[in-house]
Amino acid sequence: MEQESLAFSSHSGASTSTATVDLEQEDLAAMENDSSPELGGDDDGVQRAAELLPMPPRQSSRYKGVVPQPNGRWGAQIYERHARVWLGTFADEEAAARAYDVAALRFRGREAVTNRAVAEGASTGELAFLVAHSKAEIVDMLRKHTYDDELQQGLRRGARAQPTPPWARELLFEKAVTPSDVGKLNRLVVPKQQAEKHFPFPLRRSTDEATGKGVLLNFEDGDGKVWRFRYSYWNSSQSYVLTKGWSRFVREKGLRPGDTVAFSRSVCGTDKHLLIDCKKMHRNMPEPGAIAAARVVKLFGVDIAGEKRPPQR
DNA sequence: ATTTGTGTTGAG
DNA sequence: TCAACACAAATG
Repeated sequence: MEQESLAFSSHSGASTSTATVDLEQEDLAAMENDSSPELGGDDDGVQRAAELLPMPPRQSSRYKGVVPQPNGRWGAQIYERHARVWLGTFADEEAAARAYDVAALRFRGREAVTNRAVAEGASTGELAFLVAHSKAEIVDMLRKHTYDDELQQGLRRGARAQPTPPWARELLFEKAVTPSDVGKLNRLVVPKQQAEKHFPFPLRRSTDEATGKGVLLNFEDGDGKVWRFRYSYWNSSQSYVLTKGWSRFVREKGLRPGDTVAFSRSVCGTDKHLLIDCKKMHRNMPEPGAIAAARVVKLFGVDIAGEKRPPQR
C-alpha cells in the first residue's frame, strides 16, 4: 500500500507511450528513454482553424510551479530529473502554489525555493512529516487535496495517541550510563553542557537546590509510557541529576552500565514534551540475574522467579 | 461535456 | 529547469 505509481512524461520522448514509473522512497526511477526524434514529414499543416478563435489569453501565474488550465483553474507541477511531476489541479492560484511549495520542500529540502516567504513556510513538524513520507505519497496527497488533513492528523498523533512517531522527534543528546547511574544511588548524572542546553529551566544553582526540590519533568518512552523524574542540581557535586523516579526506570528497562539513554524532544507544533529511550548495548544478553532465575525455574518446575523477574523492555 | 494532465517545444 | 501551448486521455 506504500507504493503509488505516477505517470511521467518522457522528456526526450520519441516513443509515443506514456511511461509509468514507481516513485520509491527517495528516488525517481531514471528513464533513459532515448531514441532518434521522429523525423520525416509526419503531418501536413492542418492547424489553422483554431487561430481564428481568440481564446482569452491564459495569463501565466505569478507563482512558481503553477500553470494555468484551459478551464480557468490552476495546475501545479514540479520537475525532477528532466521529468515533470504533476501535482494536480486547483481552483485557485494560491492553492496550487501551496502544493508546489510542499512538493519542493519534499523534493529539494529545506532550502528549496518556494512561493512563500523564505522565513516560515514550514514548521519543524511539517518538515519532519514530509521526510517521513515518500515523494510518491506526498504527491498523491497533493493531487487528492488531502495533504492538509494528513499533515494535521500526523501531527496530532504525537500529542494524542501515545507513541510519538520517530519522525516527530528531535534528538537532543545521548549518554552512556555509568555504573553509578544504574546503581543504588537512584540518580542519573546529566552532562552539564547538555542539561544547560536542552533541559527546561536554567535550574538555579542556589535557589532551586537550596529548597532541595528542583523540578519534575515528564518523559515519554518508546512505548508511549510517561515517566516523571525529579530534575535538580546538586551543589555538592556541581552536577545536574535526575533523581526521584529514576531507579524505577532503570529497573523496568533493565538498564546496565554501558547502555545508552537518549533524550529527545517532540517536534509537534504544540507541546514539545521530552522523550527518553534506552538502547541496550547487547540486545539478547539476559540480565545477570535472569540466568539464575531461569535455572531455578527449570530445576524445580516452579515459577518462583515469576514475581521477581522485572518486565523486559 | 468537461477536466485533467501528458506530449512537446523553446527559452533561460 | 521551467512554463507555454495544444490536445489526447480520463472522468462524470
